[in-house]
Amino acid sequence: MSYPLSSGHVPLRFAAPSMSVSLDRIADFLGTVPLFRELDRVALRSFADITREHKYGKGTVIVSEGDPGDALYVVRTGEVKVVLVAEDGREVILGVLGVGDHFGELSLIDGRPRSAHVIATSTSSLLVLRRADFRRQVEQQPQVGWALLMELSRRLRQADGTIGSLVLLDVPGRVARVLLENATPGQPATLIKPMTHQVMSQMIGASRETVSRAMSEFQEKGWIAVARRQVTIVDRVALEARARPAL
Amino acid sequence: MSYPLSSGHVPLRFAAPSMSVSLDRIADFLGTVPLFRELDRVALRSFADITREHKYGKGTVIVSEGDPGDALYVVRTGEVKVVLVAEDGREVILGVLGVGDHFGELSLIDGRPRSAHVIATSTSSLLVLRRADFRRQVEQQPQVGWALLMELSRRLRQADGTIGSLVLLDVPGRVARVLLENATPGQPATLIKPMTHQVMSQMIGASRETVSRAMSEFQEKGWIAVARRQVTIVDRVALEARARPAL
DNA sequence: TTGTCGCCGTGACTCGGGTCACAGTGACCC
DNA sequence: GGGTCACTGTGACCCGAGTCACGGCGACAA
Repeated sequence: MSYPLSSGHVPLRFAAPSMSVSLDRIADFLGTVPLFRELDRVALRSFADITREHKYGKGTVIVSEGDPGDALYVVRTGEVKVVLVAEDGREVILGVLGVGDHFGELSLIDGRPRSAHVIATSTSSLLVLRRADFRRQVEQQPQVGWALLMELSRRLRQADGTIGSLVLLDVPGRVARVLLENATPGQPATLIKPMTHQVMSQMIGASRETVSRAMSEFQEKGWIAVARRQVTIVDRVALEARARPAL
Repeated sequence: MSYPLSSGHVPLRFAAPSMSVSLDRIADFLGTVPLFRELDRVALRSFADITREHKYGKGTVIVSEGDPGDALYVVRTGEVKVVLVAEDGREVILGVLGVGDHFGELSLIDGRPRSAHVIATSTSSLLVLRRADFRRQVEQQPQVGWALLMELSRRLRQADGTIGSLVLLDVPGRVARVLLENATPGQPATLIKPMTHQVMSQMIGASRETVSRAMSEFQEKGWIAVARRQVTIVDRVALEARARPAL
């Protein structure tokens, strides 16, 4: 995840050096975000110009379902979760977003209220782009519109897959599915992003206990291994079969 | 849902009259589709130019999950369903599309395989726009890109809502939800698009029998009325309460 | 009329998985 | 060290809802 520090020449600069240096670093960062990947340095700078940075402590509610929404957020550091919250406190996790991910584009596009809560799961720093500024920039940079379409497509595919798994799979099947989705293949083993059973259960609409039992079962069968809370996939094929409807 | 028949002047026309007349009618039709609503007649004609019309008999598979996809489809007449199909034959209905709805944009945007099956539920006529042609046109007409973003946003909101209801609501709650979603307010009563219990059950991930029982319960409580297979909402407030998590 | 067909309603049985209640296990901090 | 806290593992119990099995009913064709 390395990228060239803006060595060489820098675009015209008028303001105080310290400010511009930080804007350069923001522009560098934006260049690593898929949404802005296609842009050249000048365009990245103009997007950096319209950002404000905000910090949120762990557990802070960043946006609430039903709020009028007029900003796009990019995670610069930390982690946030997108959740639906029922009145009795139960939570459904629609997604966990890390560095380089973004949220808030729906309200930005259609102007309707926020469709979910977003809550910081660790101390996080977010770049905020307000609607009017963002739209003006996007009109100059149609590639960003295209990148947005790609991103929404990806999410829609994922959401449809989740719906399918909720209806067609039993809980162990859904557990297998999240494991596979959060696996990063590598040597010597393919690891899984660490997360608590509680979080997994809220991602797949199950109880913590049932997830726990499924994980035990997978260990006994030798499909996964757990060492010091780090899960690794041992038998990917078996997991994939378990995650397929109607074995 | 009426719109002016192209009275008055018509844009330049070279081809055989019969062909152009039909293209004019297609352009008229496209003008009623939200995706193309912002376009002027000339632009509508240029989109009409790149369409091919296809007919599909009831039950025909129009696209299959996993296929490489490179076309956008607009429903001109009839009705189709978007479904996930498990190996054992169980089906999840992700959506039912009628006249003016469209599908296939995901593969068009990201070039990945189709994410679901689309099957004609009645004899249907579809307009097909192939990827290369469509992209070329969209580059001329950025409003269409924006309309696509609006449409994907709408669907994503809906998909997230479905996920929430699958996890947070019991079956009667989900039944109440589909009823409300398919209600068209009007005088003297707010009607619900007719659909079989079978179809409803596949939309909400439940069995036909459980849906049947929920409908009976709602009738007994006086929340809905059924006459000759036409369902009408009597007590909308009660239904809305039932469709909210954690009553 | 009588068959056939697709859809609806209901009872009986079963079971996946939610809930409750605890016990165990690290990790971290006084 | 010991206390606190967040997480995990497991047994017991129970309920929502899936499945199976019918019977009824309206529509439509022969």
